[in-house]
Amino acid sequence: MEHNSKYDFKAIEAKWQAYWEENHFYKVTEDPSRPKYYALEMFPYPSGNLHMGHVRNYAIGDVVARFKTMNGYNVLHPMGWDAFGLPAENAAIKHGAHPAKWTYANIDNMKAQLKSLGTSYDWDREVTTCNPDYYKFTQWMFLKLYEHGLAYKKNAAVNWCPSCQTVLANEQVVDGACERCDTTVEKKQLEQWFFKITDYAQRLLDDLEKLPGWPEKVKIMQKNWIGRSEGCQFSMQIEGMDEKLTVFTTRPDTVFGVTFMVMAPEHPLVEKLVAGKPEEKAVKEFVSRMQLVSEVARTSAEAEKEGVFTGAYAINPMNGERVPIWIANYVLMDYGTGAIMAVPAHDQRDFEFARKYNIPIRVVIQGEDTPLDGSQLREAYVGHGRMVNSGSFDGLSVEEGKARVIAYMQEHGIGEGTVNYRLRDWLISRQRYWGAPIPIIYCPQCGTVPVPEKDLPVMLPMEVEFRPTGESPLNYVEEFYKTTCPVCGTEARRETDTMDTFVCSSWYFDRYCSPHETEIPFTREATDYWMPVDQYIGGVEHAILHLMYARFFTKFLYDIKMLNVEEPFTNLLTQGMVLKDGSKMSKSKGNVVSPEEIIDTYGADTARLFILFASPPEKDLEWSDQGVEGAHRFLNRVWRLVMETVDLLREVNLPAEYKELDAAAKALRFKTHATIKKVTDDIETRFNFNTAISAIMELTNAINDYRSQEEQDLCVLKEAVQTLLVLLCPFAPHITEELWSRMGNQTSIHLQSWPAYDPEALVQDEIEIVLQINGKVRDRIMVPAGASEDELRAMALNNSRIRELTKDQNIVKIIVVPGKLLNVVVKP
RNA sequence: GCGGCAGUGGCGGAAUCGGCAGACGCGCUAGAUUCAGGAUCUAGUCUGUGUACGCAGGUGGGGGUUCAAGUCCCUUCUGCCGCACCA
Repeated sequence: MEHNSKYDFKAIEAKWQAYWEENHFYKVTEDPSRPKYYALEMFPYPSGNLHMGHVRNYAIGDVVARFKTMNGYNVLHPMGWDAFGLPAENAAIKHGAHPAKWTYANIDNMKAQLKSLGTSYDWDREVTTCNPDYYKFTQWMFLKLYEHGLAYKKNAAVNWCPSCQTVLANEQVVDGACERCDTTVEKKQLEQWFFKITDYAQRLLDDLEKLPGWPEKVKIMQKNWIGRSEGCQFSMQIEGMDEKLTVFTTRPDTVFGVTFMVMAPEHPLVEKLVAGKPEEKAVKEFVSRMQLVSEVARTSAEAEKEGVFTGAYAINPMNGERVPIWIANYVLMDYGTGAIMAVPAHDQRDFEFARKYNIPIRVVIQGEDTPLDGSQLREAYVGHGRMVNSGSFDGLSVEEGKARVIAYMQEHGIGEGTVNYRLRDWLISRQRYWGAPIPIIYCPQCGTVPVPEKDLPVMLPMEVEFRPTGESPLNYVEEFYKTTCPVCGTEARRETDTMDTFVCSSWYFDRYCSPHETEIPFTREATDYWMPVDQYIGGVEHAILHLMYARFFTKFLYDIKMLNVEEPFTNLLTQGMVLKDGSKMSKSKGNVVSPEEIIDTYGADTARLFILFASPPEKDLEWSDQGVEGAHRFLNRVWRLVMETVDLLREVNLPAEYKELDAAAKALRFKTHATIKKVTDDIETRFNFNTAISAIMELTNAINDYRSQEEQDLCVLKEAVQTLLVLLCPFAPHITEELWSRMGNQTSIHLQSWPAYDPEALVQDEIEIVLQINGKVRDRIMVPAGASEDELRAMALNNSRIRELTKDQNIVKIIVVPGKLLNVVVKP
């Protein structure tokens, strides 16, 4: 018995972490002779401390990385920091510490925590987005987008968070509130920078097809967010004016059913339309009232539809009819053209509005059954049918009608078929300090001038005052904004807005490939070798924002020949949340369990093992203190098992072949190799770490059972114990390393090859066959493994229980499932 | 409203291709060890019934297909997530 037989996880974990670090164990370089594998977990925002969600994310990633390494892959497994962002600045306002100081202190702390988890990162490739050597290239990305017409500035109604004092992207507005602080978002008219992600809408949609390794759920969310709809856009002459009203519709087949038009209150034509009319006052009142109502309240589906008549009329180009133009709350300015043709008979919203304001309802699509009557309708008819009251188009089906009306409009110059997307351009300006400055200079002579590449980075100044003014603090730093025009040398002013932090995280996975480049963001050589990411792991909350932006950047970089991949992430695993008492861990709920405490009390191996064992990775996980203790108990059992056998097995050499084993030894070998097969399959094809671990537990139990045998085959026992450690080492890297070395092994267990199962060991002499009558289990028999169907049949019919239970019955047929069961079908 | 996911013991979960429901772990019960507690070990643990071999029922509810259904089909209920007046 070893002298020190207690499982001292603290000493063991510290020892091996130091060993791995000193020996640069996880450093990786490009090696064309081996297949590469890029395992990536979403990098964290350095908020100060790791939480359980991080632990789960990084434990999953670490198992994948270690498993792939043992399987012979050259594995890139990097880590970094999404380090720009509002919390640092808010902390600065609150506590007076500079955002940089706050951020870097947090990084130090969290890095130590990540190391204490036993993660296998190549820290030489660490990336920190707030470092000038990184954001230099975030700015470079901006310049490239600008150069290709994909970064532009426009005055737009934008989402403004009054609490964060900055604008937000559409994707950052949740239920009309700021996703960060929950404050109701306001609309503000501002000059802002945008990235033209809409140019990529169709490709972002189409290429989802090329991602079989992504969860269906995420793809559907992206698809909905892109929101493609086909239809047509056409113009209507406004009566008595030299103006046209353009509308978008997906139902051109119902154009003969138009009985009114509706414009959004913000529509630029509204003022002109009503000028001098008796309705002017009422319209203006309505418009200003709508401005006061929050966007959510106004556009929620439950909101009562309301509007006013403008006094103006448009001419329906299809039939020359005069149609009144209304303004209503239910039409949105930022979708389509901000105006619609209203067909109350065949659109529920138009229907409700028409009922309320007594506008006629005209049926132009007739369903199969009873004829529809506009005045009798209870709701809009949106089903299939044939066109009626539509002149020469009568009789066409909805589908034919759409095509024919569009064709007609195109022939007569009225309009054309178009595709509309819900996706808007990505607003990237932020009126805050702690972000990458937008590399643009405004010159009174030359106008908007991009900063020349050689002048990058545009450095964030360190001396800044933080006050919540609603303007970028950079506005008050003269030495920052005062500059000269790079074209003509005139005194000029820098852009003082910074970039959305999602810009930084849209390309960091490329940077990991060659993180030390100073003149270019990354080399083609490195990205050609490493990209795409083979397995990306992170929370589902990034399903739209980050994952869509990263796809957009990758496609752009592909187009400008910086990358040779069009999609950044081949496989995506969206992990579930970590819950406690049924809800997400949060400070406000007071149900937070600190990873540091768990690691301190039980060790990192226990923490990792529990979190991977409690639930499959994509599902939510309920935290259980007792479950943690269970995981710890298991590791103690493994510890004792190895320590109690280590002396016995030290001098045992494993044979090349196993012959003449007794039944118990054969059974243990079977279990050993069946476990290899099961664990390999669970990790490789399903990421079901929970069942992989339970299989390892079963093997542990089987080894302990075997040890109670009087006669033990030490070779078989040693093989089983070694296999147990090797299979367990990706999950619990420290204890397995320690026990492996105590068994007398000179090299790290993490340098072992992943074991292959021996098919010979899985061959059984006898197997159990279940005997059923009418699908109910009646008996089990042991039969020779090679028994034929006829032999099985004979044995079954000869079985005493089967004979007994079928003696007064007619046997209708017998179903044999080889290797599993036999079912005797009987009738009385 | 639309879209997606899920519903299995006291709990977390397993059952991968239609073939033994409840693996593994937690909890609980009894016993061993112990002054005691803790730790550890052994046995048991879906429900009903029976001394027992067993028998019957059982995967949210109802119906169906099949020799055989947690798994497939129809229908319905509940919970969670996403989107939501997108013309």
